Amino acid sequence: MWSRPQKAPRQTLTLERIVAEAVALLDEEGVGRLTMRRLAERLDTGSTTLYWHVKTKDDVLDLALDAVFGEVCLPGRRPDGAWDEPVRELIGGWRAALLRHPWSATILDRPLMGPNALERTEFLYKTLAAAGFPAPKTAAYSLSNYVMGSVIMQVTWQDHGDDDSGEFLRDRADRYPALAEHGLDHDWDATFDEGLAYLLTGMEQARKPDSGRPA
Amino acid sequence: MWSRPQKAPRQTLTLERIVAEAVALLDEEGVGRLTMRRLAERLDTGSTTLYWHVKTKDDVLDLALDAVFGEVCLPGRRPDGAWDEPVRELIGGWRAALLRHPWSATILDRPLMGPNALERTEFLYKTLAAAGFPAPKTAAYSLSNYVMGSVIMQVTWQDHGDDDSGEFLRDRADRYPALAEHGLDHDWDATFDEGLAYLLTGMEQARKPDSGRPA
DNA sequence: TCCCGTCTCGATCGTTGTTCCATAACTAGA
DNA sequence: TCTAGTTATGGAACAACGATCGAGACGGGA
Repeated sequence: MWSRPQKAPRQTLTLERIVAEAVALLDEEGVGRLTMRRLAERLDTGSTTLYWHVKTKDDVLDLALDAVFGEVCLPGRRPDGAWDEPVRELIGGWRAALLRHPWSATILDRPLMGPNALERTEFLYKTLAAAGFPAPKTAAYSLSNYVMGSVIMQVTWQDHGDDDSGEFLRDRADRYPALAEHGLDHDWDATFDEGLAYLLTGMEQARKPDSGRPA
Repeated sequence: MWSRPQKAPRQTLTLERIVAEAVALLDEEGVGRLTMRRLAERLDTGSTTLYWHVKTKDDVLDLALDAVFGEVCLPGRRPDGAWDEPVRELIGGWRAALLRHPWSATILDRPLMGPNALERTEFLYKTLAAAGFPAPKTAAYSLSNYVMGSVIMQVTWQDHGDDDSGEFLRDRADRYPALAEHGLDHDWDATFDEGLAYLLTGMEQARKPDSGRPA
């Protein structure tokens, strides 16, 4: 009666606000702390209200992940037909976006069917097909696999690895000599670039139909 | 008094039995259904008993994952010093083991510090170093990245993808023509082999110090 | 026989995703 | 201005989860 809810109810919570706040929450506290209640609290609303805009919590994660893909800007088309430069650009931006939101690497085990992810994949297919690859899908998969794997690896080690696993390996240098010798510290960017160079070199060799046998 | 617990209490639940049952449970019902209570039930014990042998649930997952790596058999050393054959063998076995237990691909975002995983990584380092790679760590990372990425990708699409995402893409053929053209069905093994061939080709080229500049 | 380290488990706590249902706010038509 | 109906909100509650606590049961050595 007299003690009515004084909070203005109609600020029309939108999907965009939910996703943006979810990304912010994930950035700040990690994937383990993303809770419907916490997310609702940050949006200054009830937790059950979210379920009007979203079916499950997985929907929130799907949307947040696709928002990350949306940060990757598509390279412009080259007039000279060079394929490796735009591919490098896309792949690099892809990696950078995922690393900017480390939580995203840990939820990559779900179908990437959001509009942003599809648009980037479409661009990759198109570019590779135009470059004359006999099987652009295969080439695209190799590249995606490599990006996803390297990002997951890097995030994993950056998150949980550094503190004690170094001496853990040093203590077992007799059992794992090669591992202990090369250590754990790592120039992630350089390693990524070099591996990508391996891949692109091999791909280029398989591309040209005039270079003898294609693989 | 007279209605005493008739269950024989001392069967000495071991860590090995817990891990084996966890792997079986994960194989049969997936990672989402792995619960301390369910696991205990299958072991015919109380859920809290598990916490005597294991500190947290994450420990169970770590142990189960390392058990999967234990299924990968290490290739024997070649006398002829060929590096790509044993590497192919290890990488292929690695992939096969992960695919045999699809849940393992979804929990790869944790440090692989179990003895089985370390032993395989050690072998990879050693083989690549012996083959004359200037940076065996970089080469090993490229390979691991590729395996992990491709397994995650395959498991993802095999698990959730197939049913309705095909027509989903076909309905949006105007927006994603290249994607729709190449479809979703996929020869995973062939794609994996080809991408691995790309990588190995590029690596071989970077290996030989006598082939001009090394990258 | 007693005792102590090893091992088991019922009761319970706090938190999670999600559903139900009552209800308030907005919109449009009369 | 009244009213019907859609849109949106949130309190209460549920089942299930990971984990802790403490009380015990066992078994071997003294």
